[in-house]
Amino acid sequence: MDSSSRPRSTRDRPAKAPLSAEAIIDAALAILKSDGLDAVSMRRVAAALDTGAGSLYVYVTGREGLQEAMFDRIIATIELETPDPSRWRAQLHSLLGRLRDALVAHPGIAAATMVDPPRTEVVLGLLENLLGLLLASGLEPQRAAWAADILAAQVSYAAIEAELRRTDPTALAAQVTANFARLPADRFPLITAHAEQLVAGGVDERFRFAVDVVIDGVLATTSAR
Amino acid sequence: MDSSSRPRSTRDRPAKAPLSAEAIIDAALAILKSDGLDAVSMRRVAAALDTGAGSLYVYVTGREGLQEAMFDRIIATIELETPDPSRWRAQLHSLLGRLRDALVAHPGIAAATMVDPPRTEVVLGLLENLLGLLLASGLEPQRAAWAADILAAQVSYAAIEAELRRTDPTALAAQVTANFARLPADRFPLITAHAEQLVAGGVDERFRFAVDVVIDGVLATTSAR
DNA sequence: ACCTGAACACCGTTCAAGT
DNA sequence: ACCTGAACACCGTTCAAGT
Repeated sequence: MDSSSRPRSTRDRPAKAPLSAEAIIDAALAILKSDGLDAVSMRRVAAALDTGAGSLYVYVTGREGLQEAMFDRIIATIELETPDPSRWRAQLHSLLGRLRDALVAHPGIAAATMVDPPRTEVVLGLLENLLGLLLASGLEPQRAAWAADILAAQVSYAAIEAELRRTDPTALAAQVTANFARLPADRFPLITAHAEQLVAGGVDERFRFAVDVVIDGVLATTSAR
Repeated sequence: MDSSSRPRSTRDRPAKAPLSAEAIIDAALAILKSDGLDAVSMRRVAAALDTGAGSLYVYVTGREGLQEAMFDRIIATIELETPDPSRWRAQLHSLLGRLRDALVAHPGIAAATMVDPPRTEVVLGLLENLLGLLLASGLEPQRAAWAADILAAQVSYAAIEAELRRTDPTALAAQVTANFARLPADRFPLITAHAEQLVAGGVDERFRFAVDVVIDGVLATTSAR
């Protein structure tokens, strides 16, 4: 009855659900959002749920499985639009932008899981939508399929880059430009000459350009297939 | 004198250099090549050098610094060709292919360091060469600079993908195709219809296509700049 | 049936003590 | 001056013991 005498407990919170896969993933995502993936240890997730790390293994296969579950939940928040052949390009930019933003909001998850994502229904739903948009452009299936992969690489890379620059993007860019310009011009003539171009543009502008490059490239290329 | 009585020592090897940044990086690279980045712990590197983990901190700033040093050494092995305007495209494919292969030979290093590489002279030398090849195509500097970044994303992604598929690429591809084809066609009509295209092509063919797409795209795109 | 928490085999990093 | 290795504060995962 005397809850104040209970040691180091947080039981007086609004009646939390006891333990479940959902609750574990929720707790893990909260830590991921605020402190990044490295901070999401089994022990810390368990501590947030007032239990021991070992207890999590009933609901989750381990750290890796938990990360896949987190990734799935993040992807599940991304809204999908039915492909419209009259505006597939805008839809594509919008979809990939939402994906990138969702990844950036959860620092570390792109680097850890994006290249080899779990093939859950949610993740496959995203691929289905992406493929639909690419096919709406008139691309034949093989080029559309490969383009999906190329775009995934760009999203993943852009997300990780944006995470790095999240504290103060412009200050960091200015610093890099200065460093590039200060290099010996005889050994790095192109980098010193084009220091500004190398750093130019915000994350959004560069990402938009990259997506357009891939789209235009896959429409234009005369390579093998 | 009686070396056989010395406990758990490997001193009878051909007179190894005692301890230095070089020796530490060598030992770390050997472990990286055979067992991947996760196995490259300060303790294991130290053990390979017959010392304690603490001793490494005189020559190396820490685990992160060691990884950057390893990355630098890996990049240093990549041969650079002077850009030739008559065959810049072939040179570009060749350079990026060598980079990707060097990364794949050191599992985990691409994922860990490629997006935010150390700006050492060696790494900048690679960027200088890449930029030279792109400018040799006739691209204006801004597009060349951004293209370098887009290509870096493709190399990084391709390397990580190749690492995953390194054990038995064709068996894995067949399995993924089967999984895709077995999905409910009403919910995933495009994935099931194009399961083969999604998995088609070896790592090399897909990478070659991706690089051509980026080149052709950056030459063709009518985006912002 | 479910949860706990101790135990095992690891980490990176620091630093007093030795040679 | 340089190296050692103990210590600190962590890891992921397993599993006997409790309720």
